[in-house]
Amino acid sequence: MPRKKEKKPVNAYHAHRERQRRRILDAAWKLFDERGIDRITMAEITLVSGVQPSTMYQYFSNKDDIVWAILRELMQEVSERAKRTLEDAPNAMARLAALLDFLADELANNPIRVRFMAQFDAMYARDWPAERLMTLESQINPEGFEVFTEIIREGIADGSLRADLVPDLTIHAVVNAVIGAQRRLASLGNKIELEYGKPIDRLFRETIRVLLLGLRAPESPKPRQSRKWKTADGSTRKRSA
Amino acid sequence: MPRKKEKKPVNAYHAHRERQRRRILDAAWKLFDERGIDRITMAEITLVSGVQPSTMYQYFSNKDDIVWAILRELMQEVSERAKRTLEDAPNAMARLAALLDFLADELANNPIRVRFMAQFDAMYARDWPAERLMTLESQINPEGFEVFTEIIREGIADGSLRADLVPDLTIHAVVNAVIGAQRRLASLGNKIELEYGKPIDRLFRETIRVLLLGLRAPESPKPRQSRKWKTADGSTRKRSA
Amino acid sequence: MPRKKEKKPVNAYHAHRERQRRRILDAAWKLFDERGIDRITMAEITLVSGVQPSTMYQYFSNKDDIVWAILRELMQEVSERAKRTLEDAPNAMARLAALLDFLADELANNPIRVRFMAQFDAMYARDWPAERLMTLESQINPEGFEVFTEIIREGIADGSLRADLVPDLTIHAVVNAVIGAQRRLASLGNKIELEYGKPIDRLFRETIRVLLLGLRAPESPKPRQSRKWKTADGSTRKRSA
Amino acid sequence: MPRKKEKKPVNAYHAHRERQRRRILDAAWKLFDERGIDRITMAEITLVSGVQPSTMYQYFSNKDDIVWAILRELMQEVSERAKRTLEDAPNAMARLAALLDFLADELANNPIRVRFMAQFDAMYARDWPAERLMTLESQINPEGFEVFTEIIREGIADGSLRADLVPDLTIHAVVNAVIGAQRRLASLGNKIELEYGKPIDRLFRETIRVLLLGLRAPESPKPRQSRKWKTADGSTRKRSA
DNA sequence: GATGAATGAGTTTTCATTCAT
DNA sequence: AATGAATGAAAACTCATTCAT
Repeated sequence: MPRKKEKKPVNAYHAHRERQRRRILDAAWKLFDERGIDRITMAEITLVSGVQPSTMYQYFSNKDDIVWAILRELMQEVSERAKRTLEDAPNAMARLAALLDFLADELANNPIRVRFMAQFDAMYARDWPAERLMTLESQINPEGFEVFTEIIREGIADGSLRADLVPDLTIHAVVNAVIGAQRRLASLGNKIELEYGKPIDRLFRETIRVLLLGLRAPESPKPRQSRKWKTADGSTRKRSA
Repeated sequence: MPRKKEKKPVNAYHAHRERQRRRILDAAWKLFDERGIDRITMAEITLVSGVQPSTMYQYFSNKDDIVWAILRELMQEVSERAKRTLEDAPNAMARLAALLDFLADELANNPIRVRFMAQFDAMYARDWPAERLMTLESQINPEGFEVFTEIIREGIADGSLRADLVPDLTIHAVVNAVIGAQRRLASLGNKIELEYGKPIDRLFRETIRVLLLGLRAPESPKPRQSRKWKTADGSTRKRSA
Repeated sequence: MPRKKEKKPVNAYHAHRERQRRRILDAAWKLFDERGIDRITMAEITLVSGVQPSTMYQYFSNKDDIVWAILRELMQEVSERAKRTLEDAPNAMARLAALLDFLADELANNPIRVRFMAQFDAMYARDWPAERLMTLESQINPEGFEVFTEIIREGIADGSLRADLVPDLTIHAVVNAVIGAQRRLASLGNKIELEYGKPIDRLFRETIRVLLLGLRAPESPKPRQSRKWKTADGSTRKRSA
Repeated sequence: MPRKKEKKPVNAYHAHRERQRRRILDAAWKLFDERGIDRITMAEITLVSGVQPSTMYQYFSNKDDIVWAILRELMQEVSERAKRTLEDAPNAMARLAALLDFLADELANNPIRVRFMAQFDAMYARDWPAERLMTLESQINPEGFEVFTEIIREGIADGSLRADLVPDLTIHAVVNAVIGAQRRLASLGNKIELEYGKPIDRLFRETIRVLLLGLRAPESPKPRQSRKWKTADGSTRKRSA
């Protein structure tokens, strides 16, 4: 951004900076997951990344900065994936199912990511103002939660979801529960399995199944579906109308 | 040596010790909630509790000790209350509802407690072996989760819950989700309200409502219960008519 | 000493005090050997002895006091034993051999005692004035080193020891070397065996043998002995006549 | 990253590091001798050396590190000097005498060094595994004790030493005694002189004289014996008659 | 005389951050 | 832009000893 040197050199610089940045973020990311964000010191990040402390301060002025940088990348990835997931679904119920399914897949395939979010939640609760996250969210996903609320609305309209749901209340209630469950399972992982005697993936998919059952409109005469995702339910076509 | 101290002195000593212990735990508890367990140093606890550092070390040998002592007290209280709640309920469905309702009440009336548990979860995930918690649990609640699993089983048997539930899977899935939701709401509190625009109590009760709907047996001709608790539900009576 | 109460009670007191004292000394003695005097805290001694800190301070006002009390007991025992050893020996050479032999037996049979003395030496080197030890020695063994010097003198006179020895120089030189060797072997113990590949008892007896060879008068025509002790040499009777 | 720094900077940095290290070691070394290793705290070393505590921890991570660093330097110096001493000696007896003499010179001229070794012995006895020292020794002096054992062997062969010596037993017995005597004299120093009334140097040289006399072959007619061990003795029968 | 609680004055160690080059 | 050294401020924990009962 700042016109430092001419074109070529600038790009070279840029590439170098980017590479350094990556080294730092990758090292931090790995360490954060292994030992917990709070337990990791700047010194360890420099050690693992191979960058000197003094150099690191030219990229990130403290650990928070690193955490937020990681968060931004994560949210971007997740947001894109989630959007892609929703694109394929034909109707509200399918979109809802796809969304929850996506979270289950994340838990199964990217537990590190979910664990990071769990850690972030804990820090966010205390260390940062809500605005900071909301700003970030609005950059990454300008439409906000409206998309999700819309799903409920649509589902009610097409009769696949219970009529007594309150769109923007229900969606947040459900999303919060699913996220809460997902992150709890990811961070407690093996401990949950030890205590409950069930693999976390099955627990989470059962959670999703029950929630979808709870959202679905009653008496819809036997919905049947062809879903390929491993979960529960999904979509009432044709609805009885 | 053993038969030295008579009744009085012992009790006096004991009472004193107990009072000191309380001062420390109360100070810690307050600080932990205000600023986060990780952020609190032993020095601060001594400062707030008014005991000298060296004295404190005669009661608790480190912060973990304090955390676990608080946890034990909390779990004891919660366990007792939860048991009392279940006693009054006439059938499985009522017991289930009562249980979830109890968690909603906790969130509404004792958010500090719930926030502490949320913090504990985060530490437990990294710093302590599963055995430690399981031992504590078995001391406080020797029956374990069996009580809960039994609820589902009973509900299936009396037709109030869906027949396709897997008792010990479903109960853990639901409990984990509710706990996850509850703790997330408690710790993010006002931030959730800012982002979602809904009070956390309503969000949580909606979560419970949806879950209960998801568990309840479908089109059961006339499930009727006379629940007086404040929650959710809103079940579509008269259906099928 | 201070006429506190009447006879009986005094004795009862005395017996009690003596028992408490013993408990403390025994605990300290054990701990000192296991983990090193410097590493042992007063708190540990109270813990192991079962006596409260505040009580202990009525017996010993600090760790040094305990160390010196142990030292006194040790020196008394050793001194008595050593004297007894010397009594049986018929002549200078036998007495010398018996003395050194006695030290070898101590190393073999009472390594703890020797290790304590090694530790004491290290502390004595820094923490206490020479007078303190000299006073103690003069109480326990009023004759001092004269006895030993006398042995050399006698041995020279009877022709069993080299004529060119300087009694009070040589005896101290030899005693210091033997003590130095003995304590080094006792405290380094297994490490010496690891490094040198020889059991410490054999090393020590070889040291004694060489020293005695070095002290003995040369060309002594036919020394022959009847020693029952396991060690070295001993004595030329009848000599030269 | 690797090919960054050219010659100059590296050396400059290095030189600085080395100077700091020296300051710390010198301060420690002085304090250790004056007041005893155990009595010296890291805080005092920083105070005397003039570096901040936090800086010091970038050089040595604890007191042990410092002790071992000093030990290494000491052993290197001593080892070199000792080797040089042996080079000049024409035969086994001369080498043996030179070796012991060297120890006497050390005691006379470098009592601090010897006192440090005495202190090290005491710590080594408790605080460190034998391997640690053996590793260091093998780095500094890869030939090990073989050189010394060889002296005895050679001396026996050329008739200057008693034939009944057991090379690797005797050498260790003698070395241990001499070292034990030397370190005891160095650490008790003035106290020994007070108690014994003789200067430590004379005492030590007398010890050496007696030991050498004990090792030397009795003059003339080839003593021969068959004893292997245990007691030794070795009294020359029938001789001289 | 014994007890148990209390404590002040250390000690080691850590870490985010700055500074001169 | 990068480096390596330096460091202030604090954190956790220890321990000999005293005091009120």
